[in-house]
Amino acid sequence: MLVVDDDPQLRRALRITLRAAGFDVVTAEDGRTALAEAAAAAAHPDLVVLDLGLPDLDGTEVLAGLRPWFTGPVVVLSARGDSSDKVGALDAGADDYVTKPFDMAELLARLRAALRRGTADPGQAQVVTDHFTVDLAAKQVTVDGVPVRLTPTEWALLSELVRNPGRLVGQRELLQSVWGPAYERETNYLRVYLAQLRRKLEPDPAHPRYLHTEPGMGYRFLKDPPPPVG
Amino acid sequence: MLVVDDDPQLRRALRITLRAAGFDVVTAEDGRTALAEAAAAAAHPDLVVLDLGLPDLDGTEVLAGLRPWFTGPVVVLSARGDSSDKVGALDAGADDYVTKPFDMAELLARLRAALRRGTADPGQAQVVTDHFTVDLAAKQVTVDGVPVRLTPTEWALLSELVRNPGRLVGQRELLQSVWGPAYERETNYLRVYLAQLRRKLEPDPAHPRYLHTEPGMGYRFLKDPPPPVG
DNA sequence: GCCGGGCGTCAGGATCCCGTCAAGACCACC
DNA sequence: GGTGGTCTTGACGGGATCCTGACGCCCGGC
Repeated sequence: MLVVDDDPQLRRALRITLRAAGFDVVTAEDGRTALAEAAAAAAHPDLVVLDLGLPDLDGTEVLAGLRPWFTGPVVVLSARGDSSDKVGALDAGADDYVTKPFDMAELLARLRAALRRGTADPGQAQVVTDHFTVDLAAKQVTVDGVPVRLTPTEWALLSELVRNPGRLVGQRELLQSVWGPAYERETNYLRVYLAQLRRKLEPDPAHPRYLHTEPGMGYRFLKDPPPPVG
Repeated sequence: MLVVDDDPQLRRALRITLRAAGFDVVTAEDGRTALAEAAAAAAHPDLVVLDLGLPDLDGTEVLAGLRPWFTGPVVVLSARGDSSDKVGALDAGADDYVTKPFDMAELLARLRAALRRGTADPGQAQVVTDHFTVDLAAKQVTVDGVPVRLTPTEWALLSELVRNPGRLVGQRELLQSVWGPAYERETNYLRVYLAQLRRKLEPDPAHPRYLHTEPGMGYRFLKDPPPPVG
């Protein structure tokens, strides 16, 4: 179980209470580390408790970053009790919405209920473009409906990019998460594997539409690229 | 969708709003008719909205009467906001708990969230392919109608794969659920038993159609594989 | 015009991984 | 004590995958 909240005191209280209730708890204090923690293969939480008021990212952004691939329940905490906030979070993929201050016994009951119901339907965990589809839960890529085989390295690289649609992912960031911290300088690995991914996914690998290079910086995945220039 | 409430005015308001939102609505005004309506084969609601304050039965009794067989989500309405009431209802099998008075937009969002998670489809206990059938409840496998004997280990492995059709199941995941966490590195177990399963199930074990290997990652069961080449 | 950095491409060889087979260990039952 | 079935373990060959270095291209700076 991953608990995301910026208030150290509440984080501590939640950690203690949830551990006492028999849950395995990992915490994060901002949106970036939350997404990193959730994606860490070792942790792979079964449930996420997410505070909406985070210092770096809006809570709904974290939710959006989580939902493409995370199929477990997400319970949102928030100090804001407006109906529109609740509707927004629930429709963005949250499974429950609890306003602060909350009763701990109630939160525990809601977590039990969320876990009991099990995982979200797997169909949602897809990133779809006009030309190919990446199913992050099933680890499957289809181009024009035809399944395409990716090697482990290709998959690790692609999923890292696809989980951040539109965002520039630095080369160091990519190298670190795919090959490990010791390979931060091997930028040629990226060149080789990006080329392979483009060969397998892009309609015209020589003129990539979805997997863009930002020279000197990194790479960027675009879900809805502008149409090719003629 | 079945709406249970004794207040005619609220019942009417809910019926109108929910119908406008595209739901199929049936109503009941007390616990007995609610249980009867829910059980009526024709209706068989996908979701139940249940008021706890009913004239004849306690709401929790209705919940208890529903839960043994009803697998869809139950959203509880109640005028009582005590934490203990909420905990009791949630632990009795409710999926969400909304206190009156409530905001209609919020209720709708919560209903959508409850429905989105899918009706926890208890997984059709039968997985059928063109060539063999796996009965998860009866622990029985038939190939072309002929029963096939599987060893306990083979069965554990197969059921783990078959429960996730189309999804890539990691080797660590498989090893952990079949042999236990201490065996996460014994990938040769998988090789041996996958070979045995293929010998017993695949029409051509040398060219598997249903039990696919994803090198370096895991295995994938395909329910509807493309026809064999040549 | 020259130069260097960054990128895409290609191909070859080392390495890892998988399928296969078979022999031994273990267990339950007879 | 014997027997059959099941599970482990090791070894081997073939193939896929990964790493690596070399080359040419583009572009901006000098």
